[in-house]
Amino acid sequence: MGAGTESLSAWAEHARRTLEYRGYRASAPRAAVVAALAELGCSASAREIADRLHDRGRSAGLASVYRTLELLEQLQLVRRLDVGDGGARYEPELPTGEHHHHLVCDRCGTVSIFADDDLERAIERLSRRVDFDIGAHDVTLRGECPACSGAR
Amino acid sequence: MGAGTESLSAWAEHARRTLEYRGYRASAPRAAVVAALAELGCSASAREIADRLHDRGRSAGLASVYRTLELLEQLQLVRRLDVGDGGARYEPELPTGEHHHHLVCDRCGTVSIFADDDLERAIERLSRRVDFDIGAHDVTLRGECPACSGAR
DNA sequence: CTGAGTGCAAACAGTTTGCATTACT
DNA sequence: AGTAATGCAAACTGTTTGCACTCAG
Repeated sequence: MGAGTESLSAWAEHARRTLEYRGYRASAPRAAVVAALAELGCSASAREIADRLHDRGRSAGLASVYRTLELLEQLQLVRRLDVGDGGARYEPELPTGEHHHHLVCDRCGTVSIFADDDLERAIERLSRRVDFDIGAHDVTLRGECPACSGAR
Repeated sequence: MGAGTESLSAWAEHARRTLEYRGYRASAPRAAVVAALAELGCSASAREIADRLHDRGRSAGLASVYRTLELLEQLQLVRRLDVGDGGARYEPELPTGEHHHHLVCDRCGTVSIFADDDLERAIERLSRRVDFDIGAHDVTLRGECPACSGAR
């Protein structure tokens, strides 16, 4: 149940506005990274973003991609996640707070997503109980995707 | 709530036996890495393990540490986890299946642990519902640890 | 016009790999 | 003796940083 295309373009708009409001300049590379994130949707790596930009002729240096991602993360506009392949992935953080978690196939590395209210409630209850000021959570389930477990 | 020292030395014994049973040679570096993991307990990085070995005079090359960790992971004797600092951490995987999850302080990077049956149940229910053959799961909660939120 | 932001290339950190050597079994 | 496993150093990957240049405000 991924966020639809509409929420992603709304996110892009929200991101642009936030950057402007916070006084950051509207540079071409920055805009391009935001656009690429919205297009790629869930979970893109820095390289994937840079490649996508290159394909579109809106090329930006890898360093600027990283710098933009870092900035967006500070502004809570993207969420960084680590699926265990050595390399971070980034995804738009919707202003609604709506989010999902990840299923990673240990065999082929595919990342898919899921959302579960029951789980969210358990985490929320837990967050209140724990002596720690929880701001976010990640849940990763690992195993074999249907394709891989079928293929053996 | 961590696994006690007894379960860790039981784990070390279990690991040694499993390696032998599977036909792997009982080399000094391997034994040293297993011992270091049991001593360090929850969540050690490759470098921490190598340093600890060096301190104890049971020095092993970094490459061997990595090779041993990879082997132990394949044999499901350790679990690799990624807390988002660029660098994997490893922890003994107890044969009882008993496990915990992690709280990461976004400010100081400290990793602490927690366990919660309610959460485990939610994940188990979810695992059955999803079209994916789940073998493991990780939950990471992020926020500010008591020390850091006190210090502001 | 001025400095925030860029691009490139060099620097880095963590991890992996090739190969000659060592040491379990 | 035979070969699994080691140690070292070089190779690689993903990410960060220094610096001169550019362009948005």
